[in-house]
Amino acid sequence: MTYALTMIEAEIFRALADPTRRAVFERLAAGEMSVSELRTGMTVSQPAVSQHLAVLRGAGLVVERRAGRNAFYRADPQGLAPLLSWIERYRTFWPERIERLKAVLKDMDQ
Amino acid sequence: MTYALTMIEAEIFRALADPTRRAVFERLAAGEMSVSELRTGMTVSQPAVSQHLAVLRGAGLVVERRAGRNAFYRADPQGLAPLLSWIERYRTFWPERIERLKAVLKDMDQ
DNA sequence: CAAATCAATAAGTGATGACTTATGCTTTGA
DNA sequence: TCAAAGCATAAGTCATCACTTATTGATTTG
Repeated sequence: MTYALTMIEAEIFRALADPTRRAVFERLAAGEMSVSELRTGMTVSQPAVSQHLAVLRGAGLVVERRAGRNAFYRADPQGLAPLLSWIERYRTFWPERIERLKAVLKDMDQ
Repeated sequence: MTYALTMIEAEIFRALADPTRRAVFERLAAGEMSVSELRTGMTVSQPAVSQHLAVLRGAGLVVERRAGRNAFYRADPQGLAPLLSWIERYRTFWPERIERLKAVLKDMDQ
């Protein structure tokens, strides 16, 4: 269970480690796009794009929608949740003044 | 300037992509440790540890303190700030959690 | 039906990265 | 002062990864 979470984390970190893949994710965050649309404006080949999409999909960062011979992809920002959780683990080590601010903000939200 | 930030982002993502390096960071988040202390409980060689530390240091994720022949390292959680900023770009898809963190980040930037 | 389009997969290649052992440099302590 | 400890760097090796071209499968269109 903890292991499974760690594995997802690992896939996310690995997926986002590549600059080209981050660029793909960022473009797909702006809106759904077909693979060929995504390819325009990129210097890499179509198979390279497909390969990047497969990695992002495996990490849960993008979702696919098929329509005829087209494949539309969009970013799934909720896929970033495990990454956020990972970062939040270290909030406890952040300076105390930030912790205090956090509490204040949390209070304000309610 | 935006470019510089992007480069730091890239280094952080790359640094955290490796599971061993994440483990090192996590251990150093628990408290300062010398390189040899860090090495105990790890399967890799001492040079490997030093190399990982150099990468983490380059990404701004750990800081070094030298004392005699010892080198003590500790995690710098503020080094994660650019990573949070990156995630924060997708906040429109994350109604509430990120909004709080955004304020925290703003404070950390000072 | 045939040709073209869209996308994934196959297979191979070069670059990058994580490791190793060997070595050097600095500091400590007997 | 000399040996050992602590750590970094050098250099080389092997695995992984991002890319390429070639091909295939599936769908649309002429």
